[in-house]
Amino acid sequence: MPTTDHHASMADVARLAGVSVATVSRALHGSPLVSAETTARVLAAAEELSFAISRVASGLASGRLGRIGVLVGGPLQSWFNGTVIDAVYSRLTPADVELTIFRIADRAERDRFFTRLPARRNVDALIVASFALTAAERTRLQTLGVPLVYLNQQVVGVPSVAIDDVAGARDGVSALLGLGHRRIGFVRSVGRRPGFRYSADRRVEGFRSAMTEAGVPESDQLVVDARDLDAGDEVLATVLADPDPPTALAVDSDELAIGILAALVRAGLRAPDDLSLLGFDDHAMAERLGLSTVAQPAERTATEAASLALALAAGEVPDHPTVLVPTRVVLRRTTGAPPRGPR
Amino acid sequence: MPTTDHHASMADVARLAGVSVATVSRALHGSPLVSAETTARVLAAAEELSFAISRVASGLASGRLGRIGVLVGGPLQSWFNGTVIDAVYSRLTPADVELTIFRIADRAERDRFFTRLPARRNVDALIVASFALTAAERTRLQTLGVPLVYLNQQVVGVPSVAIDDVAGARDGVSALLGLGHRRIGFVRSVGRRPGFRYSADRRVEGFRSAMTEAGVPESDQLVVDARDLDAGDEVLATVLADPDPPTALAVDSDELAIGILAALVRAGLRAPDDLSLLGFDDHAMAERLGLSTVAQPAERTATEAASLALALAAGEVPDHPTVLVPTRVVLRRTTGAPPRGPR
DNA sequence: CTGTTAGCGCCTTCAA
DNA sequence: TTGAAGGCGCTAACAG
Repeated sequence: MPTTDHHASMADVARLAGVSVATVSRALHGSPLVSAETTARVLAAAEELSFAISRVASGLASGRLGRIGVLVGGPLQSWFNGTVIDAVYSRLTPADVELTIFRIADRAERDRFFTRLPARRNVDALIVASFALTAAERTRLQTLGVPLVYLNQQVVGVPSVAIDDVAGARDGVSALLGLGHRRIGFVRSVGRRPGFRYSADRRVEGFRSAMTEAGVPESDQLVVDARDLDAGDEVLATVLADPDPPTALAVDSDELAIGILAALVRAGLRAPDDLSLLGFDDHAMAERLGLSTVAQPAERTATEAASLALALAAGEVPDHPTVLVPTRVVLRRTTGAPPRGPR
Repeated sequence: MPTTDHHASMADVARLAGVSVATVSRALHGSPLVSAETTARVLAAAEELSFAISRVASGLASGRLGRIGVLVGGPLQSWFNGTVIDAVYSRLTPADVELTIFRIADRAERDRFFTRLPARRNVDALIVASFALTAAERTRLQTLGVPLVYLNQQVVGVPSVAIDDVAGARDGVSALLGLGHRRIGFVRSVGRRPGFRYSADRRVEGFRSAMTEAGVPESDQLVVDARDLDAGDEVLATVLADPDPPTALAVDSDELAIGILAALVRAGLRAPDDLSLLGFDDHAMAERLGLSTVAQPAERTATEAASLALALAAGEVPDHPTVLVPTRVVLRRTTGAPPRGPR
């Protein structure tokens, strides 16, 4: 008869197997100290009782929670966050480590996280994914008491894995230049919320770098701000109203680029015939829609981050605490040579 | 000086506040048994030490884990799963309950979940989201020992919140009929993996119901199977090759519908001029692309499920254990009257 | 190789 | 209104 509730506990397993709970614990964790036959007996008993270990009890006793946190900015269903969470999950599960999400989608959640510190004493490591932190916040994270891994942002002295946003944007814009475009616009999604712009600024930097290198004076480097991810129509209108409209647009996210693509179709125009369009990310929809883009291997980045977190949680000292993952320009059907207008 | 590690524990707070740990515990939980001034003193001390409660310790002692699980089928970044997880998170966080994800994306994960039962003794309640379960699996879940809430699937005797897939599809197809279409095809995304088709079958049922009601004989009810979400081109090809091609397509998911839309554009055709297109879900991209669809309020469904789970976790008996959420047909720019061809 | 013995940090009676 | 004490289920020395 089980002890407290109707779940079998280790004591029950121990009784059934005719050993002590310590032995059960060892056997369940595959300790080599336990003889093969005892282990088998314990496993059979556990199976018999549908025993599942109590993670809280084991966490309390061992000091290892068996849980890693991911701190994300914005909604969980965004392409980036979803991809990251999925990839981290994939990496943690085989290691029998659970995933806890901490979301910071608005000011309130931000305050809550940094004042209450729900990650404290609650995860073995924390992956901080891709959103701007103030210096004060970074300091506070440091004092959290858990190992940190930064994802898509580099911080000196802290393990991190990131893509090179500058290089990614530069390569993308270079590809457009290579197609013959000279007048290229860069569209930046600027949320009004401070601290939520991930790498947007660095991508603009990459754009400017490529353009300058190509001999386009800074004053001719057109940067358009998009209010949010649904501002496709506005962006297109702005761009078309330009006295010298661009023949290509590099956009800092696929989600926004797709909105612009839709606006284009709606306006009776076509990509790349009327305007070349290049996104950034390689969202699942990008391939489906034939959108050219600068692909960032988010799953790979996230997987690396998870591996790092796992190592840190285990008390190991990683030999490559900071990883840089390359992006890749993928030209599909929305980019081509510039139209040969009168210009 | 803190006891074991460098995190403050309740004992430290108690010492600083000059009270017992029992009082600290009560004060932190807002017990009315503690005097206002004592509470204030404790809170101040906790703040001073950046104290955060150890959830494992409190979970072990109280028997309440403060954690609710969500079991999802397929990748976390899919529209549905992402939306559900986000909404559940939103509902749980204010209640200070954490979220643990259990993903079943393939056969291996399925086996793992049902044999190891990682949710056992590890969450206070489990939300089972939208994927087909075998009878054996359902039984096994029942014996899990935690309250269950089914999301988008109805099970007698188990609390659930779901949309009416049959009615949703029927309404959508009726809307197409209302536009004048008679020859309508239904596209069903059939993964080859058994048990992973959520509501696909029920949506076909809704389609048939609407068509039959409109007097279209069953033999004229065209149902096309899509290999996966990226099979837009194939589906379009199949449909166009039909001796009597449909003038409208009802698709059982927006993600697939978008792929078909892209295939259409690629083929030099247009919606709705050449073919009307109706999705299902109301994916974020649907609005962006102007896709007509049967909107299912996934956040609302998920929020309701989370509320139910919270109540069950607290030991309450919900008075409305089963909730049915209505869908809504949203006609945007991909649907219109059928082309008046010679036929 | 296995058992015994202390806790891990908190919650919860029971007393006061 | 507060404190003392026991125990939640497991792990980790320490014996044997």
